[in-house]
This record gives sequence, C-alpha cells and structure tokens, in this order.
Amino acid sequence: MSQQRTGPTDGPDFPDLPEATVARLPEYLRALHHLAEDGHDTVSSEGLAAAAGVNSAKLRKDLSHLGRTGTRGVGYDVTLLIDQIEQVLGLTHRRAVALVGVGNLGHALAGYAGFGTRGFRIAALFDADHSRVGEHINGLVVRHIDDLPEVVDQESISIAVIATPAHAAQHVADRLVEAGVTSVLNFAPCVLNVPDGVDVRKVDLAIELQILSFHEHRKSALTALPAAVQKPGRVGMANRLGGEAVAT
Amino acid sequence: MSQQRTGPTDGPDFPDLPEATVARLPEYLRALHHLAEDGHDTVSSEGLAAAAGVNSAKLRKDLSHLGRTGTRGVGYDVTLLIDQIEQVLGLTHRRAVALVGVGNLGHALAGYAGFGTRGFRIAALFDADHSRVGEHINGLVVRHIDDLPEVVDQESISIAVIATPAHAAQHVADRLVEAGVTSVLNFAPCVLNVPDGVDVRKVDLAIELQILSFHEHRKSALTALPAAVQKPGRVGMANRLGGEAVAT
DNA sequence: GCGTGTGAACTTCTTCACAGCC
DNA sequence: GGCTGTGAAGAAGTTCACACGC
Repeated sequence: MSQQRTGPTDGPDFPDLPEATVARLPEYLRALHHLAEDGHDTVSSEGLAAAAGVNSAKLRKDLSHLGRTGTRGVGYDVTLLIDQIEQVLGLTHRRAVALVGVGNLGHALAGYAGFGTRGFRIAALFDADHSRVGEHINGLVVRHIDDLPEVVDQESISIAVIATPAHAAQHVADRLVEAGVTSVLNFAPCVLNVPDGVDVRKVDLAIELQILSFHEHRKSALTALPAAVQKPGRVGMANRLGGEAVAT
Repeated sequence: MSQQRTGPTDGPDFPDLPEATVARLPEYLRALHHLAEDGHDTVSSEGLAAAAGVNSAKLRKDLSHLGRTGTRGVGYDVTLLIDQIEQVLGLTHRRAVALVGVGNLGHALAGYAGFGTRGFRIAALFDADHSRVGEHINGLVVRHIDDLPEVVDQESISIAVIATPAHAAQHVADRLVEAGVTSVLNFAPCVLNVPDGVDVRKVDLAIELQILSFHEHRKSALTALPAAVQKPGRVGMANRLGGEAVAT
C-alpha cells in the first residue's frame, strides 16, 4: 500500500479521503441500501453510478480510495460495500445529536425520520425560550440551553444542529463548543466562528434558491436575447423544453 | 492568454461566472445587507471576506468577474455592490416559488420567513393527499397537485421546492417539469432525473450529518492513536483537521 | 469478454504576490 | 499609503482510456 497521500491518521481503516469523495460517499450509501432492498447482491460501477447520479469513472476513483472494494469483471458486492462505507464514515454506531432551537424549522427537524434511519439519534432538544422548555416533541422534552454541558456529557454528544434565528446562532455555537461539541450543522443564515478542530457545515435554504435564481435568470436571457427585444415582467420562456412552442 | 470566457449569453449583464463563484455570491449578498444595516457605506475586501467567511483573495477574484466593482485604495460601495449582485443573480424581482409536500418539513418551509426576505415569494402549496388539501398554512391554501399546471401558469412559477417523501419525489418532479418549472430544490433523499435545461439542487440533511460523522470519526482516531501527545487546550482536538497544516 | 482500478491529461478552483490606480 | 484587480503558480477534482485480473 505505498499510497501517496500519507496523512497523520493514514491507515487501512482511515484512508485520507479527498473532501469531494467524502461528500459523495453518503450518496453511494443511500443508493446501495436501496439496491440491497431490491435484492441486488452485486452492482457494477455503471449501475451504482446511475443510482447515485454521478458518472462511473468518478465512482470508481472514489471507491478506489477505500482500498480494493470490487471484483474485476463482476462489480461490487452490495453488502460488503455498505459495510466498508459505513466503516469509514464512522456510522458503525448511532451517533447522538443535539438539536438547538425548536421553532418553526427545529420542530420539523426534530420529527424528521431520516436522521433515525441513517445513523443518528436525536438525543436532546434545547431552546433558550423558557416558555418552550418542557414541551414534548416526538417523545423528547425540550430542555433549557443552560443544561447543555450536563446533557452533552451524559449523552456523549459530539454533533449538534443549530436551528435558531441568525442573531442567536453564534452564541449558541460558542456554548456548544464549550460543552464539548466538535461538529455543527448550521441552519441559521450566518457565518459561525469556531476554533480549529471544530467542523461546521451550513445549510442555507435561501442561498440554494438564489443559486437557482441565477440559472433561471441565465436561461431567460438565452431565450429572450436571440429574438431581439425582451418583454419585462412577462416571461415568455420556459414553458416546456422540447415541447411545442407557446405564442409570445 | 487573455482568458475570455465568452459564452452565448455573455455580456455586461451576463458575465459567464464560474459555478463556485455563483455559489458564493449569495453569501456575500447576505453579508452586505448586514453591513448596510449597520450603517457601513463602504467595505474592504478584507472586511467583506471576514463577514462572509472566505479569504479576501477569493472574494476579490469572485467580484472581479462582475466587472469593476470596487475602488482601489478605498474598497467596495456597499449599496452599489448589493445592486450588482442582485442584478446578476436575477433578484431584481421577487420570484414566485411553488412548494410541493406539506408534511413535517414542508410545513416548516412554508412558514420560513427567510424566503420572503431574500427575494422569493411562496406562491402556492401543493400536496397529493386530499385530506390536506384546503388546509391553510401561513395565509396560503394547500391545493391538490393536479392543479399544478394551472397555478404554475397563473403565477408564472419557474422554481419549485420538493418536500415530499422520497418515493413520490420523481413523480412530482416529472409533473413539475411538465407544468413548466425549470428549477427544482429537492429535499427528498433521492436522485431526480430531469431533462436538460432543468436545474436541480439537492439538500439532504442526513448526508450533511454523515459528512460530519466522518470527520468526528477521524478526530477520535487522532486523539486515540498518536504517540505525539501534545494537548493544546482542552481535548487536543485543536489542530489539523480542516486545516491543511499536514506535516510530512 | 467484462468491468475494475489507475496513471495521465485536463479542467476547475484557490492562493499568491504584486502591478496599477486612487 | 492602501486596497483593488489580475496574471501566474499551485492544488484539487474530474474525465479519459486502457492495462490487468477475474
């Protein structure tokens, strides 16, 4: 195994994966579980790539970082590959997750079944609002954020989800880090400052729409420009791609 | 080599932006609005970069794609830059968005204020479940998904959000595309197949957690394995994880 | 024959460092 | 002096194409 990328934690169980690969492994895992349910024992790179929405060369290169995973001329053993990916992602046990902020969005996240089925257990809910504390959501009691250190310790929580308003998020992040949390998924639309060694991932719903907006803007220019003048306000574009044209 | 990215829609109002830049512009926009509220008239690349959580060289390179936006020795005019970014992102008018699936998550999204304040208007809610149709959420009535074509046309909707269970998502996507929608934000944990010309972005909450899980896994190996027992601060977690200070 | 695994080519993205303008 | 704008270097990621093992 004279591999080039030799990081400090390199080894058979800890390949030093490129970030882009790490981001795709969960997608492969989901596709594999789906294939397993459908009774597939093996799958080709072509087949798995299609199920995961990537091209097969990329998939093979990604999997090659995990060591020998497939069989030439045959493909990948579905069950075995699931095990290997779960191994490197650290999903061999269910990780306890804390959720802070049980407003609109937090409420929905607390009830989201997908966490439970894919390796996580919402272990505690927190809010700063005393009127919310004590409320029962999905079998859990909302606790006050002052209880963070105690609960994080009790439940061995290392991952937290922030679903508070933006103005509260940094403060919450500080308290989480102080309590020992080392990974944060942030739904608040703001930048979080955390010390080295703490990972933050961000999900911003409005940003996703704004990116789509850019491409919409672009597409409408494509259809509007060649035909000379554009009509503001009314978009005559995009009724159907490949469908019959609509009178403008 | 004068690197002229000259695309079909290239021009002063439609610079051909790198995808990575497009993905960051919304973040700059949010930071700028924040700065404007705080009364700042101008901001340096250093200042804006800090507010947006990127480094200043990257920010300058990104903004340079928009044409001349700053003033040397001074910085960027906050209001002007907001206008320019909103221009290229196509946020000069509020875009109507359809939301399909008013279950757990859909409900929360329908009530999410962030859409309204950042360029979008939830114009319609849909569900396939007749028992949900007619329900009022946040001032909107839930309509049956069969009404899609009619409403999409009436409200000039080109962007839709899918918040249905995974098994229904592809079918919903097909109907959206048929109705004329050309951009989709998908919250269902599955891959969507859509024709060319339709953009899909995906948000998968469990995947985000699984990526964090990988890094947690990695970190725990770091503290467990190495003989180099130097603990800076608390847990010894305080270096080289996201950092590229990897030693040889 | 088939399909994985992989060097090599290529593209995209990031960072550096400094010229040019205010 | 200060800060933007940008070529050039470098790093990361993707795609190609084919050798190799089944």
